[in-house]
Amino acid sequence: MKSYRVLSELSELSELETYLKSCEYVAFDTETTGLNPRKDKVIGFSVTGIEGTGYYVPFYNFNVDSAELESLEFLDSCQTVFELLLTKKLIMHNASFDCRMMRANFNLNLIPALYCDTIVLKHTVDEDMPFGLKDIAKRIQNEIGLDVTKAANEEQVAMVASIKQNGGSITKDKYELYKADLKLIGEYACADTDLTLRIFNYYSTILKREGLERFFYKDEVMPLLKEVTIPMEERGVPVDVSALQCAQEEIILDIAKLEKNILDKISPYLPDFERWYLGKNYPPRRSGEFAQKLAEYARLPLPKTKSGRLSLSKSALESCLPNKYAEYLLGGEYLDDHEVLAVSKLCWQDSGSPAIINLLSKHHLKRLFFKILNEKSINKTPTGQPQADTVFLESVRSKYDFVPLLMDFNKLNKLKSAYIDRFLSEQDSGIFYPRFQQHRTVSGRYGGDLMQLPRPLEPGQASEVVTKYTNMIRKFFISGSGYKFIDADYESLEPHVFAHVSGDEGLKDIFRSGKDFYSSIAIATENLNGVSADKKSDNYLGKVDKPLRQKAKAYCLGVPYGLEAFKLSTMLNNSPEECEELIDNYLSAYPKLKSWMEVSNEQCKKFGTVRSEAGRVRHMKKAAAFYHQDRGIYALFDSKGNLYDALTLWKKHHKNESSYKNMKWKRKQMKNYLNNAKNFQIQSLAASITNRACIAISRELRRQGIDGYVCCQIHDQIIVRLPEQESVRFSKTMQYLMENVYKISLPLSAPAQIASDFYEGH
DNA sequence: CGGGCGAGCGCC
DNA sequence: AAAGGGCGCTCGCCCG
Repeated sequence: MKSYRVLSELSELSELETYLKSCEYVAFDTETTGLNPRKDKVIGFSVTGIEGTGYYVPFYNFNVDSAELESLEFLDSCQTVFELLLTKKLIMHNASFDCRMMRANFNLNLIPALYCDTIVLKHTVDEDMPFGLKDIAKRIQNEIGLDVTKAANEEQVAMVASIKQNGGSITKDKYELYKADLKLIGEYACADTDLTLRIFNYYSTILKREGLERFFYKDEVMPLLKEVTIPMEERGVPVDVSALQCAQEEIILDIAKLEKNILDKISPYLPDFERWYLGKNYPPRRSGEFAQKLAEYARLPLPKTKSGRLSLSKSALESCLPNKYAEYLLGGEYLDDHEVLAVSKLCWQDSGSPAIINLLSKHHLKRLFFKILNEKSINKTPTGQPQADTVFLESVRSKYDFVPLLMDFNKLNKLKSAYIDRFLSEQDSGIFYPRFQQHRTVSGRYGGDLMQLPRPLEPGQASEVVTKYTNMIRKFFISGSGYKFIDADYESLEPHVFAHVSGDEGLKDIFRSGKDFYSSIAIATENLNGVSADKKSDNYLGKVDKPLRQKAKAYCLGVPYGLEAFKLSTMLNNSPEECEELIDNYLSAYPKLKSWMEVSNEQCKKFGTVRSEAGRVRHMKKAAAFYHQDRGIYALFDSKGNLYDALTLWKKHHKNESSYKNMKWKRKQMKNYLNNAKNFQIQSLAASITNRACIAISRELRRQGIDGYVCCQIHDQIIVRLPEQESVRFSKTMQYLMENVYKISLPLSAPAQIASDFYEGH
C-alpha cells in the first residue's frame, strides 16, 4: 500500500527529518512553474527513501480566487531539511533540471549529493528509447510490480481536470501544472519520486550484473554529468546579441533579393504551376469560399447575409436567372476552365500569400522540376518519392540559370532559421543556454543544440553570400569581457581511434609516420606508384591527384561501417565490379582490419552486445534473436552463418510478396545491427576520450581554483571559457589533458587555441 | 490548431 | 535487388 504525505503544518517537518535520517538513498524531484530555472519557481519538492512512501513539501499554493501563487511558511523553514538532503545519496530523474532549479531558487547546490540520475542509468543499460520517467516505468511495470499505465492515465486525467478547473492552460507549450490543487500536485510528486527510486533499484541490479558500475559511477557517466554537463547547462555561453540582430536584418534582405530574382527567372513556368496549384487548393464548388468568389466574379445581384457574405440561397440565386454562373451554383454542370482558374485565383488572393509558388516547399519544387520541366530525379526518398535535393540541383545547375540562386536561397534560409533566429529568440540576457544530453545517442556522445554549428568555409567553397553568413554563425558565440575561450580540437580523432581499434599495424603506422591517412590508404589499396602520402613531398597525392585522395575518403571509414560496392559505385561513378575489387584490395592491404570486422560481426550475432574499449555497452538483443532463431526457409543467414545478400534473399522469397517484404525488412535491421556494432566501437571510444578529457579539465580548473568551465563540447572539440589572465597558462594544461587522460596505442594531438569567439582559430 | 511525420540538411 | 554509422532542427504537409 502506498503512503504519500503532503505536508500542511510546519510541525510535520520533524517527521520528514526522521524519515530522511533513516534512509541512505533518497529520490528527489522538484515541481515548478515552468522549465526555465532563471524565471520559474520551485513550488515544492518530493522525496522517497522507501518504495511506496513519500513526502511532499509545498512552497507555493495557487490561490484560485486571486489567481496568484501565494507563498507558504515552508519556504522559510526548510533549512534543516535542505542540509539533511546534502548528506544523502540523491537519486533524480533528469538531475540537471532539478539541480539548476534548486540552485537558482534557493542557492542550494545539490550536485555534490547527487548520486544517480535514472535517465543516464537507464541509458547505460538500455540505450534505446524511451527516457521519460513514466514511459520507462511502463516498460518495466511487471518487474517493479506496479500498474504504471493505469496510474499514469488516472494521474493525467485528474491533473488536467484540476488545472482546467482552476483556470489553467494544459497545452504542451504551456502546461500550467502549478495551478492544480496542492494536494494533487503533492501526491503525484510523491508518486514520481517513488517511481524514480523503483527504477533506480531495478536498473542498479542490471548495471551490476553487466559489470557497468565502474563505468557509470567512477569512470564516465555520473562524473561527466555532475562535473561537466550540469555546470555547462547552468552557465551557458554569451552571445553577441547586436551582431545577431544585424545579421537577421541583413539576411532577410538577401533572401528577399534572391527570391525575387528566382521568381523572375522562373516566370515562364509559372502559368503551368498556377493551374496545378489552384486546381488542387481551390477546386470549383457550389458552396463555401469558391462559390462566394464566383458570385463576386460574376457580379450576381445577391443580398448579403448578417455576416456580410453573399446569400447563396436557392431563391436568391433563382432571382438571378438567366445567368450561367447562377445556373452553375444551382447545380448546373458547365463552367469554363479559364473562369474556374480566375475564380480560384481570387480565392488565393484572399489568402494574402505574396507568391503562388513557395520556394521553401519541397512539394512545389518537385512539381516544378519533375512535372513542369520534366526533369528526371536522381535519388528517391525512403518512401519512393523523387528527391529535389542538393545532388539533384547540382546536376541541373548549369541547365537553368535560377538553380544556383535557388541553392543559395535554400542555404540562407537554413542558416537563418536554424541558427540566427533560434539563437536570437532563445538567448536570455545575452546568454545562450544550450542543452547537452547524455542519453540521446547510443554511442555516449552528447545530443544537443550546439552540435550542428556550421563549420567555416574557405573562400571559393561556396558562393560569396553563403560563405559570408556561414562564417558568421560561430562568431555569435563570444567569451565576453575579461574572459577568453580555449578551443581545442583533436586532430582526426575518429581515424586515430579507428586505426587503434582495428589493431592493424599498417593503419597505425600511417599515423606514426605522420603521413596523410587517406593518401596512404589509396596508395596501399590501389598499388599506386610515383606518388607519396607525405604531405611535404612534391608528389604528394593530395597535390598531384586530388580526386584519387577524395576517392579514398569515400571508402576508408565507409567500408568498415558497412558501405558496400553498389553504394560506393554510385558515389564514385565506377562500376560495382570495380568497387568490389577496390574493397577487397583495401581489406587485403590491412588484414587485421578485416579480421576485426569479422570478430565484430560474430560478437554482434552471437551475444547481441558489443563493448567499447572504454567500457560502454551497445545492447542489440534483437540481433542475437535474429541469429539464434534463424530457421529453415525464413533463415537470414547461410550455413556458414553469414547474412544472405539481397539478391539471394530476393531469389528465395520474391514470389511471395508479403514474406519477401518481411525478410527484406529483417535483413535491413540485421545489417544495421552489424554495421552499428562496428561503428559503435569506434564512435563510442572517441566519445569516451573526449568526455573523459572534459572531466579531467573540469577537475583541474577546480583544483587550481580557476573560475572557468567547459562551456561546449562538439564531439572532438572542447571549448573552455575562463578568465583572460589564466588562458595562456591553462591552454597548455588543457592540451596535455586531452592528449593524455585516455591513452590509446597511438599518440593523440589536440592543439589548443585562445580565442574570443567560436570562429577564431579555424 | 497542435501533434506527428517525411524530407532536407547541418554536424562529427 | 541492393545502397555506411550517429545525431538535431526546421520546414511543409497531413490529419484529427
